[in-house]
Amino acid sequence: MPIELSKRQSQILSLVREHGTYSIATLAEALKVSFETIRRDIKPLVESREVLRRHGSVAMPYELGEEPFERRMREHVAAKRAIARRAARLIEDGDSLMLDTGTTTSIFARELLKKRNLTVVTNSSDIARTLATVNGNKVYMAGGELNGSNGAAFGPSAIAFAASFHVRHAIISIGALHAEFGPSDSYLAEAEFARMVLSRGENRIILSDSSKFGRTALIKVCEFKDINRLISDGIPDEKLAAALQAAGVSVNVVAP
Amino acid sequence: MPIELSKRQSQILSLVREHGTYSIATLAEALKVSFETIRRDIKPLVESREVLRRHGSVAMPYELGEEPFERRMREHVAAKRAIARRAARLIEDGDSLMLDTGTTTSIFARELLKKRNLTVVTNSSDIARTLATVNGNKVYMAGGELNGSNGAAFGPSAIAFAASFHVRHAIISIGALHAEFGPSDSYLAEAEFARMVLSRGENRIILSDSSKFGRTALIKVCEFKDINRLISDGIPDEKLAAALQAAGVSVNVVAP
DNA sequence: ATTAAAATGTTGCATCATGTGGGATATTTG
DNA sequence: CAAATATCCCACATGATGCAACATTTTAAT
Repeated sequence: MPIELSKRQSQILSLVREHGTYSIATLAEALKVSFETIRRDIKPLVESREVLRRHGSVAMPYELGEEPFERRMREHVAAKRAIARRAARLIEDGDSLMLDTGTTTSIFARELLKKRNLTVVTNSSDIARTLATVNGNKVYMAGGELNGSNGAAFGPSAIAFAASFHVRHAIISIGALHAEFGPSDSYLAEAEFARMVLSRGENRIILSDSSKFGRTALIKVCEFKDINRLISDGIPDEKLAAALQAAGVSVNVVAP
Repeated sequence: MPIELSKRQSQILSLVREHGTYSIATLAEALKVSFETIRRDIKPLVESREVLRRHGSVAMPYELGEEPFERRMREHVAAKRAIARRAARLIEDGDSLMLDTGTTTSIFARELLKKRNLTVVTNSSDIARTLATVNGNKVYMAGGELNGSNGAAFGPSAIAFAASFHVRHAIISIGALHAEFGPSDSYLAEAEFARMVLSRGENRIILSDSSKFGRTALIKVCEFKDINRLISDGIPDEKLAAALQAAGVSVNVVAP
């Protein structure tokens, strides 16, 4: 009675999980079979609602929503994915991580599907859902009232939850990055949680696509000296680079 | 329980273990016997679930990113979807619900994407992720250490979290349903949480596909009188029907 | 050495996976 | 809005695999 997945079906599933969406044509090419075979393979996956069917492609169930979070997941995808891939190189099987919510960290979580036995602390239901049931990972999620725009928990209880952990890698995304004002964000609750995340990790990493450079947002998250590393798709301008260097922050620039 | 293995069978097993998967043809060639002999050799291994059978090859169980939760999402899909659709008819825009974790409730949550402005309390990261960022819903998720096989939070803090809510619909799935023993489950933590869910709702609904009928599991979840409604894809047998009727439980049977 | 039993191989047919082509349907483009 | 194009779905063809019955070889016991 249990329905077994063929090897190819598992590959399809992990490709779609990782990328959020994938075209039938590309799948057929990648797996070296005909379109029809791919269509037949995805049929049970569609019926159990693990992937959604579109004309010419399949997507994760949330990938085609018009809600802000879903929409932002599709902006600057190439840059975010490149950043996420670079960040994943810092992570080894068995590592412990703390991740705050954000579209870049969500995409990063997809990259982490290639790792095993991770310990992950997060306030994001998307990241928790992505990593909790696979690869022998252990996931600790802060609960509470989830923010309607990103599906994450904030507030004192989430911060208290995070406070009881200590991890190897603390990784946050950020709304704005300015040479003088530092990393900042538009929402107090998010900034407060991000601050807590940074305080609980040995490696403290910011993932930021270059569209955030030179901008400021309402709430200051931390000083540059509070982080070890910045991973981005664009080269910081002179002033930002100087500020980062002065604070001892390693910078990794990736090609999108 | 250990099965007597021939020399060739252990060779097969170690080859498959090492590679994760191995084709019948290659095995036959490697061990210099006919396809038929290989098939006869693997038959007991398949029956004792040590390896999985596919068309043309054998593989290690679960060795392909196949996780229990994802796997169970595909068992009895048609029945679960039909049940979920029927249950969704009881829900109106703006309703409040509490849902425990389970493959049927996860599929039910996907049906709830058609509703708006729901208030949802759950311990499942999958359900939270599905509903949190859409349609003006408000989602409250119990946090903590997430169970690796279903991505949900259990234990005293999850129960305490649920205890502070009161909702219109309390909806659980169930591992077994028996005329005398009532609804039961195999895991204490899940049963305890389910019990709490039922105590916090006006309508108390069990979603159960008919494969659970007549079976018992280790832990009793509640009495029939503790629920209002059962939604299933199969007609309960005489004894079960009588027990349900005596307890005043409405029964909805849906066509798969 | 003889012989029964077990293991292996062979054969023929059933079943399954995949590909192909044509018509229906959806999407894009002018 | 209609033509052009892409995608989907169905039916059928084909080759690979599975299965069961029977034939042959190997093994073991006497």
